Amino acid sequence: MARRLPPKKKDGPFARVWAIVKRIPRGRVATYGQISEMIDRRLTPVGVGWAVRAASDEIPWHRVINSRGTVSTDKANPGLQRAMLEAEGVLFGRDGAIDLARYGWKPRS
DNA sequence: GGTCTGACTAGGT
DNA sequence: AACCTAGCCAGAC
Repeated sequence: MARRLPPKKKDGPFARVWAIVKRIPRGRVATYGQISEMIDRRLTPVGVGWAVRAASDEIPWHRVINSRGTVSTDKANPGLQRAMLEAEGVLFGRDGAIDLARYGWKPRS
């Protein structure tokens, strides 16, 4: 089980992750690994997943997916993330994966 | 200050 | 396709 991960530090690596996640445009998605790179690996992909999971409602956490283009939250919220993404126009392939080349967020410097 | 865990990833079996 | 390993890290206890 997930022990606990109540975000305390509002200025630590977590905040860094949230700031980036907030910038993901509607209808676009980013991967954990991608975000990890964006923060200069202050957090590994695992840490990013941890931060995203602990994110509040203001953060569009549903726009964060794994490198395969599938959602990693089905265990916790079956179908939720997919539904939220489809609601903003993100289409899933037959294998349940998103086409990252098409929906992947390409942040500019 | 040691121990344990996870919404990851790439690679292997 | 299912399962396993190692690398990686901050945060809670």
